[in-house]
Amino acid sequence: MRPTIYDVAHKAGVGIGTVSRVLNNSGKVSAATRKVVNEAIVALGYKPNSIARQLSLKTRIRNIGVIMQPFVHYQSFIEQLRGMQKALNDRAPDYELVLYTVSSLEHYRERLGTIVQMAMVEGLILTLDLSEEQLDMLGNAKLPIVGINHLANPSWPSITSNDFEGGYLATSHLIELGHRRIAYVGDRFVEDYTLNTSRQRFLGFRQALQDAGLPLSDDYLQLGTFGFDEAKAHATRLFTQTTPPTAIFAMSDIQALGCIAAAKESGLLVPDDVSVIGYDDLELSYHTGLTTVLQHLELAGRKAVEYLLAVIGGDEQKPPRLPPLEVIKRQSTRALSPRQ
Amino acid sequence: MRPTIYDVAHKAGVGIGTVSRVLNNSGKVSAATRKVVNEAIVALGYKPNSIARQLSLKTRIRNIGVIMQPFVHYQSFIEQLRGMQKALNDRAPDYELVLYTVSSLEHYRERLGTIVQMAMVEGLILTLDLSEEQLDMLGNAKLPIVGINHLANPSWPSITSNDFEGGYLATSHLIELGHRRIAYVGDRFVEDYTLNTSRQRFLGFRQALQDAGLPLSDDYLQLGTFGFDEAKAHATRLFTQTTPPTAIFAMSDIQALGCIAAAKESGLLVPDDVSVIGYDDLELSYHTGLTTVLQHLELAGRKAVEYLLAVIGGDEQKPPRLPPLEVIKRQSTRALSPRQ
DNA sequence: TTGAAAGCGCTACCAT
DNA sequence: ATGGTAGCGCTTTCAA
Repeated sequence: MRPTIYDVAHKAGVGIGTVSRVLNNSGKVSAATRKVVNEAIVALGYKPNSIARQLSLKTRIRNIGVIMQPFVHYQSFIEQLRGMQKALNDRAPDYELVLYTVSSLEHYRERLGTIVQMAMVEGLILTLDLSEEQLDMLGNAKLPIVGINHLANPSWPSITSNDFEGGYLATSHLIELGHRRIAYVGDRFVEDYTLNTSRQRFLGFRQALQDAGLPLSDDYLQLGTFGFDEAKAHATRLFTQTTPPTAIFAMSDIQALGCIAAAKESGLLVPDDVSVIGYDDLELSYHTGLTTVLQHLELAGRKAVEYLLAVIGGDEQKPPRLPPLEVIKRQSTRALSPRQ
Repeated sequence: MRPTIYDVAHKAGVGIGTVSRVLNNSGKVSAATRKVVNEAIVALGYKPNSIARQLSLKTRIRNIGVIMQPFVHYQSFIEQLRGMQKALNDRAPDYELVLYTVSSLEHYRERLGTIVQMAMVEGLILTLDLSEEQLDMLGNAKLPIVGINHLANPSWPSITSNDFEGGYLATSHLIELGHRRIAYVGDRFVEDYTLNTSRQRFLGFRQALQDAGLPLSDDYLQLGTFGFDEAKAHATRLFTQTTPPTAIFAMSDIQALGCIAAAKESGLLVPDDVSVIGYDDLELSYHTGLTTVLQHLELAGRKAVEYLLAVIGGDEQKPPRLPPLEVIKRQSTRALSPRQ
């Protein structure tokens, strides 16, 4: 059992009021008693219980929670997080941002349960999918939530981005440049707590090809796990085919950079020999001149917070919409040349 | 005043125990009373007070706080944060990571005060400098802390990196490649809560030049505010000099990328016409083939958490040391060629 | 099934 | 200057 203020008071032979006073440097305490109390504190290894203190002081800490995958590989989450922070700083600096990261679906379930039950936060931002059951639980708890980039359940307020449209846009850009042999590099489609974005972007890709009357070759479809290195390997595989693609749509900027690195290693010039378009418009894409689809990641984070604050404040409203997606044309794509 | 459980009980004409039971779905409650209570809850807009609940349940939330600059521009903090998260997930998944960002020195002081007074966290990781006064306060509160990358006060446990040495190493790398006209692009030296890293790296740079008997031209010293664009402008200025440098040491990877972008725009090839070395070894530096100084950012975050957990656990120990800095040679530097 | 009451650890006020 | 005590809002016995 952790020592309480009573233990300290008893050991020091004083009242708890006095202990409280030395702890908070409030009121008058004689040097002698202060010394005795401090010694008792040290001897017992006493640490004040912040919960009790807060209850007594009636100072609620105002937390907003964010549950996300460990952002080991997901630079895009960082951009969202940045937006959340900025919004919180601007709009409600008395709120704190608590970061919960989950490593598995099971972990997610369990975590969400405790967070809600303990009422650890006043609102929650989720970047992962939820089951019906979980949504019910949140509904019961009346905990304001907002999802980011989810299409899953329409009854769940969410800042969404249309990945299908994004995929369509990116692909159309390549088609407009005259490309006919276009490959797709992305995440394997999985049915778990991860994002469903890859499939949607791929579907947009497929639709664009179809609308342009272009074939979709299986050889041009490279699906794997997320990451620079994996994408690089995929692209290398593409480039060694007898009829390599002249353009690649990578489902994320990181993967696009992997493709570009692969091109370089294969002796191919970007965009002269091969065009590459990414998706996200990370800060680093600006730095590297990558053509990509701007999906307003930071803004999504910002709007998520703003919406959540509104709901917490009792203002029931519809979640805000994001501006339309757009292709940011930089130096990694260009018109198909005769030599291609 | 927020409604309490008493208000709900009164309005519903029941006891507070019953209200608690319907809130937690515990014990037996008849459907009828449950309904009445729920209606009262809705009518009053009642939300349970999590603090009181936690006190009653004796469930301490275990928080570790991180105070950092808003990481708008500082990709390097992300890498540290990533390390912290991983370590926490591995070592103490019951702890949560709370992110405090501060926008000014004053904001920092104030924030630190509340965090400590409210005992909102069990330990604190700081990436900013502290005054003597603040250190005293923390000492009084017996709040375990650990700094990252600080040289300021030796009595304060800290995971440090030797920026002077790093600057020396980076510069030596360029000198070894045969470069003689070497420029420095970095942050202006400021006396505030920001990191003192730029000055240290610069001093290492200067020492390396001196040891090699090389002159340090004022024209080759470009100091500004942090950022890609600013660095790009600086580098452009360097390239338009009558005797431009053949190599640049940028104090961060982001700034190095800015220099490379400037070179490209000036029609210069990297590394053929100009070598650029950065500092940090961000993930994106791997992606872009940037030669840089590896300073183990993620590991620093990891070690900070591990150390903090040890101290919280009552294990008084010295803060761990980081492995030595090293130059990661990639594709942005090469030996001085005759045409240069 | 329900109400009353004790207690969680602390702060702050009121006596002394 | 100090001790005693009344809350803070909730959960959880214990009776009824």
